[in-house]
Amino acid sequence: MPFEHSGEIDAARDELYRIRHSLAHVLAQAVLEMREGATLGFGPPIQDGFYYDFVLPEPITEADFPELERRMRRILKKGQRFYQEELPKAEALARIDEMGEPYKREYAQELCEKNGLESLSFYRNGPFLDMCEGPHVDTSKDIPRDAFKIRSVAGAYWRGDSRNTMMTRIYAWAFEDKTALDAYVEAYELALERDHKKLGKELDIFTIDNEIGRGLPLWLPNGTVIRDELEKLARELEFADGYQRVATPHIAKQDLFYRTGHLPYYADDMYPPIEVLEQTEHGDVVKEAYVLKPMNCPHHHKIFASSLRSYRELPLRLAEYGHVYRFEDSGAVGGLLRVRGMCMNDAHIYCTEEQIADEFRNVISLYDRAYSILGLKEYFLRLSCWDPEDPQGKNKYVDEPEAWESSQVILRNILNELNLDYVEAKGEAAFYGPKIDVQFPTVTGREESVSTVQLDFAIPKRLDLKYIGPDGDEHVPYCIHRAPFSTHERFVAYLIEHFGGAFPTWLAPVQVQVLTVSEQFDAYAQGIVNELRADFVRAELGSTSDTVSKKIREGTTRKIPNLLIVGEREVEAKEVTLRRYGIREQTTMPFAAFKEKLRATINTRALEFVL
RNA sequence: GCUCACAUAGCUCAGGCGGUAGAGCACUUCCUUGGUAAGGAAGAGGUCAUCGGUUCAAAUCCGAUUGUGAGCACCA
Repeated sequence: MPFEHSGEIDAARDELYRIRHSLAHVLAQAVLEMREGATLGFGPPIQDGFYYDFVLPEPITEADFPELERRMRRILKKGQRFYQEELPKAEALARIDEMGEPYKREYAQELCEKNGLESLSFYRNGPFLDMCEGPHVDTSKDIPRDAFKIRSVAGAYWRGDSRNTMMTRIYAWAFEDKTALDAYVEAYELALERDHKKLGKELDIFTIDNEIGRGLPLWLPNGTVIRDELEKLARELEFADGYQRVATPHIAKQDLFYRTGHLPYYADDMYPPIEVLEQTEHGDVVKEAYVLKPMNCPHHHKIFASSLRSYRELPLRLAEYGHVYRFEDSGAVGGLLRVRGMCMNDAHIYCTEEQIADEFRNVISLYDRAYSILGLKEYFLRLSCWDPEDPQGKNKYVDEPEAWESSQVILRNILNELNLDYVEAKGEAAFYGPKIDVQFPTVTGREESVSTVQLDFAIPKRLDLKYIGPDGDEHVPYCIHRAPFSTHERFVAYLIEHFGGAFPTWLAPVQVQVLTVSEQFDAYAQGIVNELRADFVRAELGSTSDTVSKKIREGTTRKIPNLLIVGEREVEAKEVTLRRYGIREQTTMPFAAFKEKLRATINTRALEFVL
């Protein structure tokens, strides 16, 4: 039966699927052995294995994994056959009652009522019985005993709803054989080395200080270089596309956000208001509330509204790397990926309905240019639509069904016309309109929305934005919200993981480090550094008192893209020896030639040094 | 916010079944002037997250708090 559960794979029911699914039953059997009275939730196969949810009388922790695995292996060894049985509705429900499985019962009931099923399928292997659609292996002997590994235990809400019981979810990896498992685990552990939190610390990119506050990263000099370079790139691309830059304050009166519709629904996501007393000209004292802005849109809208606009000014594209603050749940905050204070590559494009398609195409083209400069390929697009059937829909989405449908059609048509691959996701829209999100995987395989393009058909009207059309009448503009470079926080997190901390020269905090063979060449090296810095290259002199090996080790550990080694030979011929990150062969060339190639590498934002 | 785990030097970690701590790296100083991933020596650095409880005695045991991690929920 279709387990409608996040994490489920919709793969062909192949052999590996059966193995994983069957292992879930074996795991459940072992858990029931160890924790009498445990009840069952869902236990589906997932991308790299399977999980099973339980309500346990006594918690299971990591310390129990070895015993759990031992018991699972023992079960596999027994060669239990998997028997399927299809029972008519009434009998099936009676059996589930007998099993004493309240969660299975709830789901069974729902399957019968909502999906109109007349019978339910059960699988039995050994003493373990589960309501389950299958398919499974024939016998537990078909499952390799050394190709699974219990990975972690975590809490998970029954049916993914936080109003329900928190169950215990046990995750495990499972593959067709030990080689595949080992390879996967090794790759996984290798990927963890790229974790932006780990590299962010090692490479001095950012730090988080408890006295500043959770989710409020401090950007160190190295990280600030990366931000500045990204911002510079964004500025150039946006300038070329006709954007104008604006700058707005970090706070605004609370009332503004009531008008846009963000409040009261999003109060939980905002820092509470700052209340101040202000004196009016009559001497009265009036209370005024200000909030930290959770997005830049209202401020930009007010810039749009600051003068009478003609259709001739449209599309009007206002851009700002703007700081916003969101009071994210404590459990969601982590590293740079989810923060409470962030700087967003924001822009709002005000346009007529006829201009929407062109503007979207331009924005997507800008994404394309930006990502190809950075060499990003791992992302996919998601068309995020509203969910008309959401029971909370009235609170979640602007109540204009026709506008929703027509604007979704516009976005879908653009994606199709540009021949872009995308997935469609219900219930992921912004409250004011549909969006196209750019989804990236993190090192651990979790998916995050990095960038977004959104069509807003609601807020301009609420804020009474208007322009005078060719007909001389007032019209409400459409607004496109877009953030190709996301927030600095999330984007840099992603870039750290993408590059494994080894940034291309143009983006690297230190672009060139000059190392001397001995201190007697320090003056020559310093001269090189000075000359490069005069050309705005981020060059520095390596430590002067260590051995050459040590200096190279240090430069390499810091993942500096270009190390220049100078000794007697180089000084005499006015040369430098270039050692690029990750490449053992070196190139000796005249310093003037190096400088020229370096400039070209930086100016073209090349991913590799242009030799 | 929820479940579970964790919190020892700037970093990475060891140790501690109750008697106030240790390594490597980094740092400082000295020696070494070395051609491709750690030259050598010395020194400094911690009331073992915070608060409370038990105890003759707590860094170790218990509780709370705070923070961190994984997952879930959330994610304009």
